[in-house]
Amino acid sequence: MKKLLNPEYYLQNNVVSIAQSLLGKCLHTFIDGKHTAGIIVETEAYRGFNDAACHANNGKRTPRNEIMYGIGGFAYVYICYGIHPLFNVVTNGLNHADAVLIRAIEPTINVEIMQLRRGNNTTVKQLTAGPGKLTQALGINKTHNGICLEGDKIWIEDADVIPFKKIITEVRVGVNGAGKDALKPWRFFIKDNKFVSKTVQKNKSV
DNA sequence: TAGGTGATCTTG
DNA sequence: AAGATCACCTAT
Repeated sequence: MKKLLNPEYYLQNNVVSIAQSLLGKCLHTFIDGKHTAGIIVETEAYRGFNDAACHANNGKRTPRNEIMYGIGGFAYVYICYGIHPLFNVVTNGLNHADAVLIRAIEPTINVEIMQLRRGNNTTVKQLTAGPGKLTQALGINKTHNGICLEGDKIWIEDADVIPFKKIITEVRVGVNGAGKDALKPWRFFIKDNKFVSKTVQKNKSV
């Protein structure tokens, strides 16, 4: 049976652990009268304290990131580079501004609708392999900022935890301005899954 | 690999 | 009021 993630799940005080355990869960939207969904295959954790890559680092508070200071279980959607809406899951309790960026999904339900939203311009492999791509495919935009993930527009269904051995851990993408925090290994994706946004070559063998 | 892109935040 | 700064994408 399909089952939503519990509200308590989002309130855990460990955003890094949540970012890992979200892998394998199914992200659904019902937007513009259309149901689409995909399995979460890549995430990144952003923490409100001691993480220079986080919009809300050490109490930094602006109109944009306000929703991160609320309780977990809500969507933080913001516009990146002027054009791309990025979708984050707010976690932790009130005034703990943590969030998980969803970076890639494996499309499952109504793939052809997602193709259409993306302009029929990509292969299925590239359809949702990136944080800006998956929001476009799922119909998520900035009007969805702050909505509840237990609602009927965007929700996440539970699924078996991905075994530890099938999870790859790396540094986060695109956070070079974050100084030493750019080295935090807080990007997680499912090993050998072809829908992740990019695979870093590790041919640096001695 | 390089360049477009415009909302958001700072005055670098 | 304007310039710097980006949790990216697409095409060469």
